Amino acid sequence: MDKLQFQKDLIGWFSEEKRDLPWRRTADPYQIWISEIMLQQTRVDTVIPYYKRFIEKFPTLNDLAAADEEVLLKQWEGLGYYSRARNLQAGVREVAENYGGIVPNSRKEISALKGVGPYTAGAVLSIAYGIPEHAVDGNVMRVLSRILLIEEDIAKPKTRKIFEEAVTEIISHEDPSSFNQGLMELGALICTPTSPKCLLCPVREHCAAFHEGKQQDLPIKTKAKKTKAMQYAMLAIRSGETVLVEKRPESGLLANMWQFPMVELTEEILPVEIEEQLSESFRGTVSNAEKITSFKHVFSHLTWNVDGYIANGENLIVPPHMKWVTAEELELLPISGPVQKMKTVLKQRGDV
DNA sequence: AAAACGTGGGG
DNA sequence: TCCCCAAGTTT
Repeated sequence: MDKLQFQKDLIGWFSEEKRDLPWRRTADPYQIWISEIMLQQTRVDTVIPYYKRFIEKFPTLNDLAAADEEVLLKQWEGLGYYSRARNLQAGVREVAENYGGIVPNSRKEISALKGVGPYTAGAVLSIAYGIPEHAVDGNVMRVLSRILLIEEDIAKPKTRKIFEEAVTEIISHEDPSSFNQGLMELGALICTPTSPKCLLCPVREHCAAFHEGKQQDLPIKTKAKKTKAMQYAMLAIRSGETVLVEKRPESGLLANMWQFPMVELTEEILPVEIEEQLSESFRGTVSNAEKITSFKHVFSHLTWNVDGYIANGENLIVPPHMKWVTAEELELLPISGPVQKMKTVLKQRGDV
């Protein structure tokens, strides 16, 4: 293909048609970094309000470095993949301590930061610093699989390398930022997963798949297997004006997020035995358990089927990862989707 | 290499 | 309802 003409057509289209997004109004490497982390596996429309609030709350790298993790997670609440937030803060703190607050501008250094993988490294380097580094995400693999007629399975980890080498070969050294963003913008607006808008495509003359009518057959991507289901009882245990909450472990699913105490429902633990089970584990009395809701929550790799209960707690000895909170204190704790569902029911009923 | 890791929108 | 997806990284 005509590399220079491709660059010109892509960048020309991008400069005319690019969306006006909040992170495109800044040149601050820190703020661009924030946007790239938030955009991982997450839609632009979802990210926009989070990004705006986040930048208001933590305008500079040092603001985020100094933030309390619980406050940070509260800002991230609802965005998902919460380890992104904690890794981001760890990375920001590394920059504050080891680089004088200046985001490093080499792939080797920036890739060593927590939460910064090959895509994010290239994105920040090219967009914030104008360095011609590849930034290969799902969009780029889809777009280039069509343009270059690459039939490798993009679901395979090793395939990404092929696309990184392709980008390295064709990237504009004059405007690497617009080139990389142009590929992604093209994937988002024109070269979409289903029914690509080839007649509106600024680079269709360069597209091998379009010439062969194969754009609908690319990219090749094997599909994931289905998720497994778990059953839980979620309990809002009340005492006076407070309710019992627990902090999840510092690793794994929903790490460090708060929730109402949960019990996995197995064959052995039937719902009727929950009061007894809890009373014993707390060495106190959990009574009057009443099921008030039932819902399903689907994660990326598993499903929770939750029965929500209210109950009374008396003389409970609670472990260190639990605490009693008022309604006001509850509002400050970062909680996940399923806990949010329970909390909404409780508020509707006037229980909290 | 494969699985873990959230959420909400759209076909 | 179900499935796929959306600017990936970590283990």
